[in-house]
Amino acid sequence: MAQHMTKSIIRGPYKPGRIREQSRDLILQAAQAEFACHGFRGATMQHIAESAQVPKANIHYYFTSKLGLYGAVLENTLNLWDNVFNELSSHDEPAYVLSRYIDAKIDFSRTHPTASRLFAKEMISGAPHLSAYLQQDYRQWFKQRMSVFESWVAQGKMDNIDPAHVIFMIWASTQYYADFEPQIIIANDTEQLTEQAFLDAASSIKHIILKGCGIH
Amino acid sequence: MAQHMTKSIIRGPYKPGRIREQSRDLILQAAQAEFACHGFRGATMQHIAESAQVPKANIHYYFTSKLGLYGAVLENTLNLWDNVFNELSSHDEPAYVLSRYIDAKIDFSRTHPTASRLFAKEMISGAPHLSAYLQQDYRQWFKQRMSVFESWVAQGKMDNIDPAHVIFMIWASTQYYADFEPQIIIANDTEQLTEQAFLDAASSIKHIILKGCGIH
DNA sequence: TCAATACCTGTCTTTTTAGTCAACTTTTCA
DNA sequence: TGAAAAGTTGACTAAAAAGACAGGTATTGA
Repeated sequence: MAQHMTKSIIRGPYKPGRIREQSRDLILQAAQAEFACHGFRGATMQHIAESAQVPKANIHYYFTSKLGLYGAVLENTLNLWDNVFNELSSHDEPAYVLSRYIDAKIDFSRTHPTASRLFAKEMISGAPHLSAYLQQDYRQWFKQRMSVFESWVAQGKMDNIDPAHVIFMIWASTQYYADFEPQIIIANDTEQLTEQAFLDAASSIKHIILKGCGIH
Repeated sequence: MAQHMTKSIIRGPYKPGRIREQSRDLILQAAQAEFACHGFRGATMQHIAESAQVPKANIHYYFTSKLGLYGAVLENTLNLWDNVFNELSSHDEPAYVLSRYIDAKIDFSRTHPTASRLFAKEMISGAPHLSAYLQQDYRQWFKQRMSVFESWVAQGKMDNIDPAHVIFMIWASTQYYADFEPQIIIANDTEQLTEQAFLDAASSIKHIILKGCGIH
């Protein structure tokens, strides 16, 4: 009784499934880090369990298998991705749209480096668990952006460059600061990347992309 | 000690160490592909053996352990890297130097995709086996290039941009075509990337980087 | 309070893995 | 040629891995 009251004060009344959500989230977090660092095959359930500070059997209570857990981690991360980038959809000025997009991408690299690394690892492995996503949402998103770029070219708002390469350059450049962190840290002669370092990176990338594409 | 291959440049009679070299190379090749695809932990000696079509015990005859094999693969790949990029050292015209460098990098992505992926995987994992290289050769190379860029800025040959970000952009953009191949293939609506696709990519990257940096 | 349900976990089994080893074949060179 | 060295490999071991499961505890609403 007393225990129940105490918990109510802190967390509000217990709802079935609330513990479920918390535990799942805790495990998903640890799993994301492990998968991002070691890939699907290299990750071990034991390490994930230790990292999340739960018994290994507890993971199997919430997730059917290692593959199931990996799928949940990917799905979780894809949703995160969508939530961050869906807003930047329509605007007429390429300078504004691309600037905001580059800023958002760099900020994502800073605040969600493991998410970025997880996808990078999956891609480098040939994306065996992302074919559905790549064939659906990604393909659609990509085609839409392509047509936006093409309209900018038609309106003389930017140079006549294959939009695909521009998009790849933006992705590559921004994700690099999350995926290749060790390389950047050593080049910068520092212990870790500061927020200012990310802002400087965004600034340089924006300068080169905008000017390089002839966008004013 | 390793001085016995002087006579047998052409097929000739058996010389001690020739079989060794061939077998080692065969295994290293298979190991590079496996490590690039699955990372150090995710790779298995059994898969490497099957891929190289030798018994697993044969690998352990030539390499002390999985870690030893991985080290040999990394070393092998680093040498390849150096051989390809050492030539592009000194020239006064940034347009020429950067153009040739971007071309070489893209060509490396096309001809040695697994080498690129191997390093990407290692970096994303935090580069635990590359600290020596990063602290030595890489650091030195990087500082030299930085000073070249700085002299270009001082001479008014390019915009005043932090050279580090320019180098990162070039690396990121060029390596992307090896590391993120699945994404690019789906965006391009093709089965595989042609040489022309790589040439187009190089062309776009050169346009954006040179113009974006104010290099004429 | 009291079932019913949700949640937790120590222990076990089976499979996979890196690495060993001794017996074997091939190549070399004196 | 023939003995020594180099190369090869099937069969083994020990450790680590994923996953199953039964017997627990905690939380719930009625």
